[in-house]
Amino acid sequence: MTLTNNSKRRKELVAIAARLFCEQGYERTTVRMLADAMGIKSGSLFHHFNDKQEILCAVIQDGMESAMTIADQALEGLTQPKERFKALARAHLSTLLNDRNAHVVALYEWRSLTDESLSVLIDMRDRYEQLWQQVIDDCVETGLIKGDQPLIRRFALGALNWTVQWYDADGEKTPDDLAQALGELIGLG
Amino acid sequence: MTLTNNSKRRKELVAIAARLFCEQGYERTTVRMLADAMGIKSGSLFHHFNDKQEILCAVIQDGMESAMTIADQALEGLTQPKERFKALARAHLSTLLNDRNAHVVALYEWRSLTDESLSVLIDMRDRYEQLWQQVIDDCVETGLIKGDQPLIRRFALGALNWTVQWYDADGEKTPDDLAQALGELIGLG
DNA sequence: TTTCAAATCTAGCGCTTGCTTGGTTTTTGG
DNA sequence: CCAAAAACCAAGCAAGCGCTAGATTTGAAA
Repeated sequence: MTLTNNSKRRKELVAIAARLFCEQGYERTTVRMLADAMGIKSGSLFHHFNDKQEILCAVIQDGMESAMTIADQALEGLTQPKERFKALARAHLSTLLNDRNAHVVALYEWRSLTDESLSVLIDMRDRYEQLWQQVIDDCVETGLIKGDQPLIRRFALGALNWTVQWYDADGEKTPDDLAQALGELIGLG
Repeated sequence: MTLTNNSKRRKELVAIAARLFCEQGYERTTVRMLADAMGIKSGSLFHHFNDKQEILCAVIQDGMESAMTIADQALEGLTQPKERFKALARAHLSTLLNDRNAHVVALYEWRSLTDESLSVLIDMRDRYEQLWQQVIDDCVETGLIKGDQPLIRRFALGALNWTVQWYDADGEKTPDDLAQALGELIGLG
């Protein structure tokens, strides 16, 4: 196998792993559980991944890539700070709640990553946060919001990320409703 | 041993366990690591706790009790909704960042609890959230904030809980600064 | 049809895990 | 000072863990 294999089969396996890691946590999910859910024997898993930790890394990486792509698309063509903020919040909630498995894993399980995997993922996360920071900086500079800019970013992302703890997809509120509500709460009616 | 032993020794052990669980996660922390850090042999651990999971439960329980106590104290004597909100936010950040170990564990590791432990802790959490809900309801009813009330509570607690991910105790901002900043962000200057 | 790599299986190794048991030391209350 | 209780230790068991090695099957290209 190649080190960073991106075959279709591998993507499928990663999605299955994401579900199990999300449901039971990384450490409690054994390679045998993963293999069972994938319909193969545990030994065969190591044809696709060098070790268990690599599966975890792949899950988180897929989630982050998807978040980045959707955020970029959402901002395309928008110039007004207020609209950009609201679009970014909608995009964030959209990935967060659609690719929920991967994102829950990313939020909960990064401590099980090797330093090497971690540094790759931290780079991705930093790039994503920079996107947010620019949008928030614009809101502050045009006087739409007041306050310490990095702090606002952290509060906003905290409020949004926390939704995975309580959001019910079968409920009445859509992710877009939530994004709108957050905008209103911080004065971006 | 009694089932819910609350001896001083046990409290010490729970605090040590909180540190290890916070640093490495519950599943990655072995009973041997715990025993080493406590200065005893791994077998002796089971004189104080029936099983490993009970240690986790005790860690979270201690954290929640402390949060509840501090919140009650903070609200005592305050009647103005705005002041009550800000006091509650200060209290929340104060426990969150002082008893950080226990609270990080509570946020990250509840999936490793048995159903029995979980139901006890969920009751405590619900009571705590009710405290927040009342304060927020007052703010909305007196026109200080606008929006869906449970949603505001969730956004606020999300923003606050997320601080454990990035807050640096050696930095320039105090927990009180953060509480103040959150208040300003949602229009409670 | 032959070839060859990718994908899978079979079988199990070496190690760690949570936890138990039975005995010893330390602490404490009368 | 002494007995009972609490705390601890030494030794190890049974189960499960991540992972490996070598053989076998599958599937597409030549």
